[in-house]
Amino acid sequence: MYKYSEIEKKWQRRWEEEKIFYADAEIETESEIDQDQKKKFFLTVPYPYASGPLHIGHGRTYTIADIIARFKRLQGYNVLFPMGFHVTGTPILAIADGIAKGEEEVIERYKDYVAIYADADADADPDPERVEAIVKTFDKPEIVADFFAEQIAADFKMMGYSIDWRRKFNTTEPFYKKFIEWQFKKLYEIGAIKRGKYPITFSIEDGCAVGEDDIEEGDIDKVSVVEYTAIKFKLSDQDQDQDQDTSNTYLIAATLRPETIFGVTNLWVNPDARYVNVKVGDEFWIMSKEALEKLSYQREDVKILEGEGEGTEIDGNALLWKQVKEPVADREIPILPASFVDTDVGTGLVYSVPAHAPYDYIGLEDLRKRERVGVGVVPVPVPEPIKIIEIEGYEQYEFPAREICKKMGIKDANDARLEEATQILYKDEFYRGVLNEKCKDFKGLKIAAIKDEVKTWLNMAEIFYETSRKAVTRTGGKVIVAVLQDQWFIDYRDMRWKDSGHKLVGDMTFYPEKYKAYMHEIIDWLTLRPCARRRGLGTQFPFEKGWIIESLSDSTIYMAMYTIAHQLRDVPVDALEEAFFDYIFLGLGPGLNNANAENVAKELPVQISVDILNRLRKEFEYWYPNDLRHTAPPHLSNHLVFFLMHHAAIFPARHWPIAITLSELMTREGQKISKSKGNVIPLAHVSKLYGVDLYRLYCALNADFDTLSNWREQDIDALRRRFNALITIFDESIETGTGAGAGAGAGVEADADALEEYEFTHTDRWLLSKFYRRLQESIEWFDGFRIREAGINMVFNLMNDLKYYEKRESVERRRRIVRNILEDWLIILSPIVPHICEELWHKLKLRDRDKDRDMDMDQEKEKETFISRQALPGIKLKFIDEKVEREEEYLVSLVEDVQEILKITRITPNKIYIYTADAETERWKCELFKAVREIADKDKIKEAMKIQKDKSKRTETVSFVKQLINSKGKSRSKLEYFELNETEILRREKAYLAKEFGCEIGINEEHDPKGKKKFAIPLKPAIYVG
RNA sequence: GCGGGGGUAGCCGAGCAGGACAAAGGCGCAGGACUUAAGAUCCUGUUCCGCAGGGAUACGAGGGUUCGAAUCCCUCCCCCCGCACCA
Repeated sequence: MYKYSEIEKKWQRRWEEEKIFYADAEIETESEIDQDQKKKFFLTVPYPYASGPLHIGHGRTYTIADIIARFKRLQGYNVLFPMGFHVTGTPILAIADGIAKGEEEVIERYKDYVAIYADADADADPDPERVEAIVKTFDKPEIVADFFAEQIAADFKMMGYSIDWRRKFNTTEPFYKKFIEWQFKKLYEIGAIKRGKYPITFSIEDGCAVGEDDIEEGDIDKVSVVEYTAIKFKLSDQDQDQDQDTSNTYLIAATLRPETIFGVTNLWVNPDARYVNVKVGDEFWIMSKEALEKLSYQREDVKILEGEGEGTEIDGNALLWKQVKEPVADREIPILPASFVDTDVGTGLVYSVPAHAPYDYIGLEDLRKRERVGVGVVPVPVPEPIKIIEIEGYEQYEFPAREICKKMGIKDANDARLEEATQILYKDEFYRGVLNEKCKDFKGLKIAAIKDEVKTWLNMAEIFYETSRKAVTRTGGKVIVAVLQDQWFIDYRDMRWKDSGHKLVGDMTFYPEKYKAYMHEIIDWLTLRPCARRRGLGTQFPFEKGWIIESLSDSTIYMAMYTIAHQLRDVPVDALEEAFFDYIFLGLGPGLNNANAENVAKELPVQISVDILNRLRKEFEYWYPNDLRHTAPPHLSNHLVFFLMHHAAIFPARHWPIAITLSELMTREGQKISKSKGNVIPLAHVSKLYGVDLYRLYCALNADFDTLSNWREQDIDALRRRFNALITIFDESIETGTGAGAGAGAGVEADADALEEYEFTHTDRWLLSKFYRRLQESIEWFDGFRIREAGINMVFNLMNDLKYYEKRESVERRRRIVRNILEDWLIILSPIVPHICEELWHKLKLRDRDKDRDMDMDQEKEKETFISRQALPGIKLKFIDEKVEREEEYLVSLVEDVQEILKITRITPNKIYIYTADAETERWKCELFKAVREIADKDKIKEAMKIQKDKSKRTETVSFVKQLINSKGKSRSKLEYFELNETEILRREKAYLAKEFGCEIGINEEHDPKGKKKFAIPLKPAIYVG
């Protein structure tokens, strides 16, 4: 067998030496009439983030892209498949920081990562000292990024990807930053860049925004921002502090259900907690200490009152029994104690709606109990619930909250099911409840419909942000919601922008198609997107110092950079001003009507040649637009929509992207592939563990694009066996008994020369027909990105055809017939398994050369022909022969029928008699069959009787037609009739049938002891086993 | 909650512009060949019934449309994914 890793390395080296995948714009020939100019195909995949090694799951995306790139090359396109590296953002910075600070966890993780590469080439264990030395250098983010970018590039080469590496760049290189600045200026010009307030999850300890990755368990249980409505309850006059001029002191209660304000009966305060009085604007607000801390990150006008005289801290007890005014009708309501009030949720003050909130209802019941039993004194009357929502299914008790508590048997505030009851009731009320006459203008309306309106209507209300759950950072710092006062956004709300986004999407191809509709929805849903951060690697935000452009916003139109990146390195960075990119990418000059390179060159601060400008402009014009972007569905609602929208905003329609394909992620043995699961197989190990071609084949065949691919070891093994069998088939047709190589081909005497046309038997023609039909189908599928179907067709199905062929003919003849199709077969498989195909291709060419040693001298050159440079095989249409295939199917179905009879009757046959419908006595059936096949089932019998002139055959005719009708598509004959000379076929195949069943075969003989003959129908002969 | 995608044999998974579907391919399992043996490989079988190529049940549950439904429509149950500032 082949040593795959040697083959891989050999051809990767040769491809590189021969610059096979360098894609150059064909612009020199522009002025000439060049018939040979190829169509271009510009394919991109999102560049990997260079913070660590890639694994087999990532590899699926890139592998599929490479298969497409190689296929397009076979189709004759000038294919550009470039790659860069993503470096901007916070993760790499965090890694470097962690390593600089000596965080064990990070260091260990990176030692493991580095070891993967230190290990990749050698079998020996990686040298731990070397690994450690490398990780030590990782305290600088650039080093981390450079290291992994380099390693990933090496991985990609190892995977045989046909990338033009000259164009590689990373997102922190100076020329890239210049490009990003330009992009933002373009967005600014159209008014897409805005600034304003924005709530965000935030760590007090770290003093910065935190995302999913920074929060403890953030990936499992997401933390989101929740908007509470903070309602102000004015302390009633007699309770106002007389010592200070604070006639405007309010207790602030935050709620998620502002519409329930109409049913408020009291406030709840936790008597054991500490509250504070704080000046907000011109008012004094009372809330919990925790709430104050949060609020101070949300508003700028919060002033903490200092000095004891002002009594900033208030004991919860001190608030008890006082009266406040609710904001709707100025009713006075009491402040009551409740232990369930958590001061770290909301404002630590809760307004009570006992008719509709189970907690509140139970809270009041508790107080009532205390009053009755005389435990503690309740100095104010316990209020009665006020019902404000009518809701079906809650008529048994007066108040819905009471009803659900009764039904669930909840009796006191310690019952854990209170939370559940709250959820159920809330859901029911939200969707089905109707507000009643107590709700003024909102009477008769559903809550779901007016919730937001209530907030506005309650102009007394403020907004208070809270996290959706209590959360801490991975280092234990408290996570709250902060409101950034001056956040920069990209504002996608402009309807004209969205319209062009929709138009762009409408004209694009999506595969799988379902994502197109989804993309339209995403565009509708887009609003504001923060586009700058305070920290991280990246490009300085051009409109304000101290901000870095957020890393998804800097990766939206960068495909344009690939078209010129390799040449841009010769241009001084200082020249890359706005005018420069305006000209290259948009063809714009510094003023109106002077869009030519001379004028642009004059504008630039550094002298660069007009030729270069012209050349770059042409390069870009040649390659753009991006013909295909291939990635995974998780990118749809972020990167891809920005990619599309930014193209819509910046480029003219002729440069908008053409197509997007998406392939799902990969799991391993049904599990998500992740570091924490410990089931990661690095891409760097694929060659060693499986072989690159096998991996690629698996990526191609295992799942459709829209299906999660599951990396299962047992499936890999199965595929490996098939793959090896396939290679053996190839080999046996190349090896000629010299013993070279290995496999079953060794030592075989027969020369596997292609069959000449004059030698073709029916079976040969059948196989060729099958092959070229499959080839035709597969090319079509391939072209529609249905790689899996194409692959299965050209591997599994063809192998089955050959197996059958071998049974009908012989192993020796199979070797020869494969030689007839071998080149075409290798070519169509080469996008998927390029290394082995390249190897066999050269072997084949070498053999041919040896055989025709004295042919012309170009044979030496011929040897250098790469399969990677071939064109798609022409379909030899003349070999596609429906009649030949139908004959074979006819035979197969006959054999199956006989086998079934033998199986059931368990007869060992002496002789098998076959009676066809085209035999003399039954021929009328064929005529009748043809006559009635177009007629509706229910009219068939009537029609048949009209045709049947021979009265003696009436019964037989009826049963024959019934048979046709009942066969329900099982026998092909019902759907279509294909005229075959059955007798002739059977005479020809008599020997084969005799061999197959080990007995004599009689065809349309007189002998018919059981009267079977009359059961023959066209294409389904009658059978008698004697 | 909103939006999207699913539920097919012991398992993974095709099929889903209605008709060659008892259901591709693979895994597993059973039997056989080869082998001293194991492994690998290769054949055969893998819903039930049937001594003549046939029949009966099946594609989450229930209903409907149709000559005919895994495929179309409705209801219900269950599962998965996204909901952003994060690469």
